[in-house]
Amino acid sequence: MQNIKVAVDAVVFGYKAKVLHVLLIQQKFGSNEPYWALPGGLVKDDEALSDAVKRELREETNVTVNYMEQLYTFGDNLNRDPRNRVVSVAYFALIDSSKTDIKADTDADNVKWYNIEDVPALAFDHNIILDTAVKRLKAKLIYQPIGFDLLPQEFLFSDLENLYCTILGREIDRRNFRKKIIGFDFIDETDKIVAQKAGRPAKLFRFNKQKYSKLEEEGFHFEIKFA
Amino acid sequence: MQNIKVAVDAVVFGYKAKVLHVLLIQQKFGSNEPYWALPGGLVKDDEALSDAVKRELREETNVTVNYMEQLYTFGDNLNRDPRNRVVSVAYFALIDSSKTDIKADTDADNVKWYNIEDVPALAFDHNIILDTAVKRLKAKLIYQPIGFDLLPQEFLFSDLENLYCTILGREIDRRNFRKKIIGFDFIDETDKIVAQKAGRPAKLFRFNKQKYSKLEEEGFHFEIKFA
DNA sequence: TATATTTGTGTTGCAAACACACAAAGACAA
DNA sequence: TTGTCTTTGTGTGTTTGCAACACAAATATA
Repeated sequence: MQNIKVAVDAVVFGYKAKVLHVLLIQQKFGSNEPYWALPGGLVKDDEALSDAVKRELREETNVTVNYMEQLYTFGDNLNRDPRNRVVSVAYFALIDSSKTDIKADTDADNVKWYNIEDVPALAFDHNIILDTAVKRLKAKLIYQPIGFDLLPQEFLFSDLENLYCTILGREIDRRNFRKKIIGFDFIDETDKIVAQKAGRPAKLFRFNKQKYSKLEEEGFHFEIKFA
Repeated sequence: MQNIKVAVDAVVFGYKAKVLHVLLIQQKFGSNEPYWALPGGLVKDDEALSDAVKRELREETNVTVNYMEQLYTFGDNLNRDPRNRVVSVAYFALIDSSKTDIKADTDADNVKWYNIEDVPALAFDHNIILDTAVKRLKAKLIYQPIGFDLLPQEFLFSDLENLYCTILGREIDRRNFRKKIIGFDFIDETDKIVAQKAGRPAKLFRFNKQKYSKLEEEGFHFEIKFA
């Protein structure tokens, strides 16, 4: 008779003001110390894995994600949860954090966006899960158009560019970047113009998912690579 | 009290004579019909997931793999196993099938290499798992040097080329392919020469993992792309 | 000795990436 | 009003890397 529990955990990324954030919740570990942890929990007997993640996210943080995929299943470390043998199926999600406005620190449910650079020691093996997710994010960003799922529907080119720079952690030539993205032909130019703090006002753009899907069917492969 | 079982399954690929094979075993499903299935089984309480796969492979097929990684966890379909709620963590493995000589059809344990084109209806959702693995193989082949794990340590360039052609299902210019691979500088040329059925005898080559690891550390990214 | 077959090595043209420069459009201060 | 600062938007040459080629070398076989 097998006695292993199945859990799900979610790594939810948000991007705002040139900073990559991750969504964490606080839980009581044992008795005294309140560890921060990834949202997640045990799967119900009659519940699909992906439904379990969505439920936990709804219950614990009340966010709805733009993009979600399975990340990895953590079950090699037998003591990742000291109370029980727990195998955790981790998910990877992206959110437009301009839409969902979680008040940092003050939320009643103890939910918080952490700057990815300032994440503390987390419960269980959640730091490892988070690292895996960050690697996946960096990798996917260059061969799939998931960056748009971190931005508002309508965004400035400079935002997109900064997103790539901060997440990948390197400089990008603004002009070549713009040319390349425009050249893909799945970006729609709106006629809305936004004034900047300083400098020339900028047009708003949006990602056209229909156009992208069509190109993908025709064998097109997205890719951003810059030295 | 949760009542979900955790299993592992393995998709093991082999390559021989310009054909991609997958390793299947036969099991008794219910009472009468003997379905073919992927090797796998329930995880033990005190056993890491990756150890469970290796154990099952040893017990059921007696092969040792060259490469293994976690593929995906199948747990959205609640009835993938009609007897129980079972979540299966699938693994993806490659083998040099010239080394391990499993006699097709005649093996006592009912193990068989199936041509990937002739796979029958499998038990549970194993056809879906297999499809996922094939997609992963095709994708990985172009951005990681895993093709070598399907070949003998010493191989002919034509073998490598044919492997890429059959798995990716398209033509490759022999000369450009060779130049590109040689240019990577992680292939060692042996001084062994093998006579062909017809034509000029060919040199044996080998993949130098040390050289590759070093290049990778220096930021090199493997990639094979041909129109 | 000629032919078929497979291995091994160049060459050349083109398209995409890279490294740049500069004009356009506003805010702000003198 | 004018000049400066800042950010957006567009263009241009150079270099690199890929794709499409041709041909010589080394064997088996007829």
